[in-house]
Amino acid sequence: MDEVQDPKVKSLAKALRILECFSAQAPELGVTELAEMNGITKSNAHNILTTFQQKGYIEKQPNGKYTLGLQLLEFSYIINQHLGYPRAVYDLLMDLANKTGEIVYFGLPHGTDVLYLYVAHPVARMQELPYRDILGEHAPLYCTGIGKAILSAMPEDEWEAHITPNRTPFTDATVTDHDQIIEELWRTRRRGYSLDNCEREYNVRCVGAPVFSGTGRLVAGISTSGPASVMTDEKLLRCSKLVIDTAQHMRERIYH
Amino acid sequence: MDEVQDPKVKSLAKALRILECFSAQAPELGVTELAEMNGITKSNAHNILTTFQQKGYIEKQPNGKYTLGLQLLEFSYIINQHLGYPRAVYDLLMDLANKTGEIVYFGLPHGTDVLYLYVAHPVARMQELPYRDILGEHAPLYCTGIGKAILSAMPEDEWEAHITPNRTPFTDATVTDHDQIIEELWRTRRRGYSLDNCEREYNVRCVGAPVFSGTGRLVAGISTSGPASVMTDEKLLRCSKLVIDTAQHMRERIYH
DNA sequence: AAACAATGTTCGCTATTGAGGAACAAGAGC
DNA sequence: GCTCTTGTTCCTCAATAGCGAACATTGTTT
Repeated sequence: MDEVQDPKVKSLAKALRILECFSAQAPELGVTELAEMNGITKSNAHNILTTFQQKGYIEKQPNGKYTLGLQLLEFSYIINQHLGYPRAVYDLLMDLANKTGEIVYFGLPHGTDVLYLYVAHPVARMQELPYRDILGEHAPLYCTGIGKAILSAMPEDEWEAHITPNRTPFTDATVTDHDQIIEELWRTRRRGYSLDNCEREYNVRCVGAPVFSGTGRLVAGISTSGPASVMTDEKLLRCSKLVIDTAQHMRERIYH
Repeated sequence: MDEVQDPKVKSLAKALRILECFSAQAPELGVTELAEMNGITKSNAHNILTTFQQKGYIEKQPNGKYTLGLQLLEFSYIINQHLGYPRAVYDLLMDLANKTGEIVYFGLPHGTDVLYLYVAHPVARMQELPYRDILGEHAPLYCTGIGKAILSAMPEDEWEAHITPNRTPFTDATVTDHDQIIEELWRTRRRGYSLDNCEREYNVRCVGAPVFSGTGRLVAGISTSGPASVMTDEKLLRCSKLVIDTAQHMRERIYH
């Protein structure tokens, strides 16, 4: 099994554990709270927080609570720049959104999750559909359109390592049975595109395809998704062609 | 002067200094390189890197170099969610972009910089100038449309602390003289909107306005910018009204 | 193909320093 | 005004961060 080996620099690991306590659900935390969450003393927590604060990674709010600092955004900027995908793919995502008339996602594999990077909405709906910034949003690979597309393109001996071990269903259509997941991946590979039949979100169906670089390396996945009423089997098939086409185009733009 | 007081947790501060070595210009670094940059031993650097790697904040590339890890995107996601601005402002930014026909930015004050969060493009140009996520991009307050708008809305005794001390001009129109900057801020405050006459980028002029919350707290700035040939004095004046109007609308949506 | 150079990785020892505890300060609530 | 909770400071000692040197690995040169 996965041996949890202890970190080389324990104080750093501990400090990072403190940063990780902040979440979308709990974005503001106090010293005592953080100390208890991590089983350390208040003074220790306070020292760590102060250090983070000096560096801008943590900010103290007027109400005395601590929050993540804006300095952290610097990293996502650098990562985004380095990935270099925005320039390479955005117009293709836009085109795909407009051709299919549905929302289009672009995401990377990250452990057992797909990490969404970009989303494109069809121009026609720009007004009504609320814009969402999803940089950093993520979902399991095994039950999403993008995720299954990415998995299907991996060597099959890597599947195990990328399938979430403890699978709790999101909807009553979520397939959590290991063998059924594997079977679906084989089907997906043969098919050339993936399907998500309301497995992640109620009433949302989608089609996905893997994205390769010019050198043939698997780099990402894309998908088109929409409400089940609109995404009929017939439309899914039509979309699958467009999605695969787009993925193919991206291959010519992504080199390394 | 600003006493550089030493951090409470030195090992953490050192580790963060290593993270900060990664930049858009140098996104891939080796152990030796990092050790030299920080004046520490290779083994030390290696220990720190390994710890970050275990946590996903640093990744080792196939070529042996290290890069920032995707895990860091998690933070920008949480921050973005917590700020809660996307929902509050996106459609207003879109509207402004469409009414002015130019690119619209939304940014926050952060030390001596403006930290850009969102950008909106007029629909008419969607094809050529796609929506870009610029979360993390930044520029000095003193020479940008948003920046000068934000500064002008601060109490004047805070100006000094938010004006970049070492100002190197970006274009030959950049105003770096301290007194001239202050004077312009007074003018901006009287005027109610800010102007950037190709100070940050050649051939780019823009109009900006501060954004307040419902409680009257200064929270952000917005601006409209375009090529100098298009952004005539007359158009700038027309845009200024729309920009101020939008800022006013935002005030009704941002509570805290 | 062999020798070399440069870089990445491991390991044990010791001085540095991280973190516990207690005491103090500052608000919030009654 | 008093009490309870939470944030902050200080001192001390055991833990551990980080140095040095040796080892492994990669790529480069002749």
